[in-house]
Parts: sequence; structure tokens; C-alpha cells
Amino acid sequence: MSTADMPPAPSGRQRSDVRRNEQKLLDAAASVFVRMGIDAPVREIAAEAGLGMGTVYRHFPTRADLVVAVFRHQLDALAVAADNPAAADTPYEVLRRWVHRFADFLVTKHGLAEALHSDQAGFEALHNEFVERLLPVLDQLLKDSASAGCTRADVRAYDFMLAIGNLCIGVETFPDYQARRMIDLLLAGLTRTAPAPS
Amino acid sequence: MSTADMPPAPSGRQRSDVRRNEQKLLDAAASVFVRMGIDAPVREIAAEAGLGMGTVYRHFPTRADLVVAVFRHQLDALAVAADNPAAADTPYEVLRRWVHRFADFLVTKHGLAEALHSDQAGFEALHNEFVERLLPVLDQLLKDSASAGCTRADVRAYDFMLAIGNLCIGVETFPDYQARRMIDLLLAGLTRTAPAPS
DNA sequence: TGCAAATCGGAGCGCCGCTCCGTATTGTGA
DNA sequence: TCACAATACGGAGCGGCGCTCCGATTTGCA
Repeated sequence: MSTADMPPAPSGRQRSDVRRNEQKLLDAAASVFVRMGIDAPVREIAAEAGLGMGTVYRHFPTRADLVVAVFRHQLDALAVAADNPAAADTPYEVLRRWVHRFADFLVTKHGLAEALHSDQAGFEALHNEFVERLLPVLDQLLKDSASAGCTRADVRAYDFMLAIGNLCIGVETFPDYQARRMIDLLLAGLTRTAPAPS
Repeated sequence: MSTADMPPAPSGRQRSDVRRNEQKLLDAAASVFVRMGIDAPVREIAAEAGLGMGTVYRHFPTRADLVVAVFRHQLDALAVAADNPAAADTPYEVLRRWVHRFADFLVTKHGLAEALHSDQAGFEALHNEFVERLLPVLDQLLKDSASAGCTRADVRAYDFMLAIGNLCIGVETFPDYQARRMIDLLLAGLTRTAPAPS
């Protein structure tokens, strides 16, 4: 599932061009993603890197793998962003801040939010990566906030994560859509008192 | 923008095969949409109707026009669904019910929610249709509820409509995702008392 | 330096949305 | 009833996409 499961090589050394080209591809992809969005043609990335199509697909079997690789360190940053409670904030405030940071991340990468929920073949890898890296963090934040009595406890982190991601969809397509307000609305719904469970 | 702006014909009568084929196309599209989702290939629809590609595109210049035409009467039904207050419900309850009905509509049409927010060329028509038909209704529901003191008044109907649509994305791709809960959460966030205006 | 193993490059396949124009159908006036 | 515009149809074809496949090239060890 991951890009490279065995650390360096099973026998003998790894060829030098492999590492070099992988880095070229990551740089090129990052650049192209900024310029043309996540859905940029693979050919474009190959061209930007000065490499062939075959090379791209040998390093990253599917587009989603490339996307995941490009954004992995940013995902890591998000995953640890909740570790420093930052002074004496209420757990709800910590949660709120993290959610907005998550939304920032999704919105600034053109089309990432859309891709996250795409049913295009291969993009489950992207979904899985988000679930693996971020779900535990968000789950903890939700539990902390609920334990402190700030928020209701009957909201599953998985639903909540997908919901935040979903709310970010369309910010580029429809300039009038204010995703932030809707995220705040969802956060408001999280606070205390469930109205009436049907 | 609409499929046919002039009612019958500007001069002379309209050929009979035109009406016949348009109906064939609508039926075929509805059937194919159910079977393969909104993103079904146009060729498939043409084949199902027993017609050629050219005929499809002459009747419906873009895929979105076809989608809009297929679902137009259901949109109408939604647009008037809020007209009968249904006994003595609180305005918030009326709003809640309508929102869920809207969500039902989106979810049962495979891929409609996704298409609504697609940046694919031509799909603004779909977006526009939703805005034209449903936004006034939702706006009224929100205003009524706010006037009655049930909900906050600082939420724009446009944002809210797109948010509901967004939350419905992924229900088919990720069976574990419970969009309904998140919609209820958003509705809960709507009830009175804004926490802290930043 | 030579050679086998590993990697690269890009032509090519299948699928898509959409166009274009020769062909078939329709309805009307004689 | 028939002939003839006017109109609509059909599907080959274009450009673009993701992804594969295999001959050409590079690499590093002996």
C-alpha cells in the first residue's frame, strides 16, 4: 500500500538515479499541483520533472500515491499540531483551532478536498492516509473536549473529519461560498446539549 | 441558458421526431443515471435511447443540461415542499424537515451531490438551477425560523445550501460515513446563541 | 572494462466529452 | 399524390486523459 515497504534494498544498494528521480518527481509534482491543481495531468508532472511517464508510475503506482507523498510532511505537521496544548486553552478551543488548521490545509491545496472524496479509482489511498494520520488526533481532541464537558460526545471522529473536508469543497469553484462560516456552524453544533435525538 | 426558451416554435410547427426523441433521451438518461450514476458516459445514454451522439448534444448542449432536465420536476417538488406548513410545527422543525428532504434527494441520485460542486466545465448550469429554484425557499425557511427566535440570523442561505450539499458527498463512496448525523450537527449549530463572534 | 540487472522513455491502448457533416426524415405547397 | 427544402439524425473522428508495456539506456559490481 505504501510507496516503498522495504527500507533501503533487499540485496545490494539502491541505484542512485532512483533516489534522484524520486526527488525530482516530488518537486515537480508540488510545483505543478500549485500551478494546475491536484488534478493536473500526469504527463505534465513528468514533463516538469524532465522524466518519462513510465518513471512516474514506477515510483508512484497511482496518482494518489504521488499526492500522498507530496503532502505527507504537511500531514505529519497536522498530526502533531495538537500535541502542544498552547497555554491554558479550553479543550474546545484547541479542537476549534486544529479544525481550522485542517481546513486551511485542504483549502490551500487546490482540489485536495475534492480529491479526498472522489470515487476515482485509486484515490482511496488518499482517504486512507488521512484516516491513518489524522483520525487518531481528531478523535483525541473530540474526546478531550467532551470529557471537559465542552462538547457532546455522540459525534464520531470519522464523520466529523469527512464533514470538515466536505465543507471545504467548492471554495475555489464558487467564490461566494464561505466554507469557514459553515465549519464554525458545525463546531457550534458540537457544543453541549444535543437538542432532540430523533 | 435553458434548454428551450421559445415555447413551441418561432415559425411553423416543431417536427414530431424532435419531441419524441427528447422524451426518449430523458427516459434513457433517468434509467442510466440510476444504473451508472450521474457521471455515466453520454454514449451510454445515447445507446440506451437508441439514438446517436449528435442527437443528444443537439437537445442538451451539455451534460449538465441533461441532468437538470431529468431532475427538474423533482426540484420543483422540493421548491414547493415548504409551502404547506404541515400543522403547527415550529419554524425550525419545518426547516429541519426540508433540509433532510433536500439531503434525501441528493443522496438518492448517485453522484448528484458531487456533480453539484464539480468544477467540470458546464456544470455551473446545475449549480445555477439549484440556486434559482431552491435558494429562495431555503432563504425563507431560514428567515422564518430566525424571526421566531429558533435559530440565529447570521447564516447565509447560500452558504447553508452548499454546505448541506457538500455534507452529502461521499455517502456512496464511504459507506461508513453518516452524512445525516453531520447534517443534524449543522442544524444544531444553527439553533440560537452564537458562541463568540470573532 | 565488461556485463547483467535495474531503470528509464514514450509510443500506444482504451475511454472519455464533444464536434462535424453527409445522410435520412419530415411536413408542406403544388 | 408527389417532390423538394428545411430540419434533424448518426456515428466517425478529434483531442485529451490515465495508465501499460517493452525496447533502449544507465548503473554499479566483479
